[in-house]
Amino acid sequence: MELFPEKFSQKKAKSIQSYLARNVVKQKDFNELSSITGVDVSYADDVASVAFVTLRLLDFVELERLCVITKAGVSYKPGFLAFREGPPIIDAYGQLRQKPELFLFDGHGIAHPVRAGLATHMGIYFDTPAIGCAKEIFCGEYKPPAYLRGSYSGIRDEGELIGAALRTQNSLKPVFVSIGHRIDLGSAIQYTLFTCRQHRLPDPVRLAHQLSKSSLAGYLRNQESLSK
DNA sequence: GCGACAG
DNA sequence: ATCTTGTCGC
Repeated sequence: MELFPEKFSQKKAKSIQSYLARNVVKQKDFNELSSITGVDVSYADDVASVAFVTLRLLDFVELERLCVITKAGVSYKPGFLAFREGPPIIDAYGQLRQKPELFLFDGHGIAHPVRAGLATHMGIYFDTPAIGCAKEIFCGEYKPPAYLRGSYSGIRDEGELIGAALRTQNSLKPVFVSIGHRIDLGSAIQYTLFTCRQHRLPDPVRLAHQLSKSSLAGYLRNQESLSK
């Protein structure tokens, strides 16, 4: 099955997502890992800046950081984020020296209307364990978790448990964690909380975000200086 | 038709 | 996501 068609159409996208939802693995199928990789993408119109930051477990030593400037060929549509971010991420993935053991994506996994968000899409594409960690809820309802770091409450949609609102720092707005692929919700919550050392967002994702933004800014500065 | 809508 | 300064609260 072609997970990223050349030409985007809502019809094809929906059929791909139903396939993903039918094939996502909701159980952890690995033991100890030596690293975790955060992914983030920044944009300036059709220019996409994709960053990966891999941290060693359990000591957080940075093993690799990579940022690739490429082109985004698909515009964003709610519910179809992966069709915009996926192709640039795949381009950049090819330049990684070390292939990720566990991905942490800035977006939802199965906490998605048809249970096939970015983390699930990419996790299945790369056949690699993945966690979805979003800053905003996209669908479903949840009770605000207690204000203590580590508290969480389930996100339910149509009677189904699809993720958790996790308080990663005392009193701060929770993040929304869900299974991406090949992991269970409890483990996804544990990895997310473990990597949120001093901030609301997990270090791998936060660092990837900084890297993608700064690299894009540098790229744009260089572009305008060339046209002068 | 209306409003909502990950990043 | 992105356009954007100072400011309030933990």
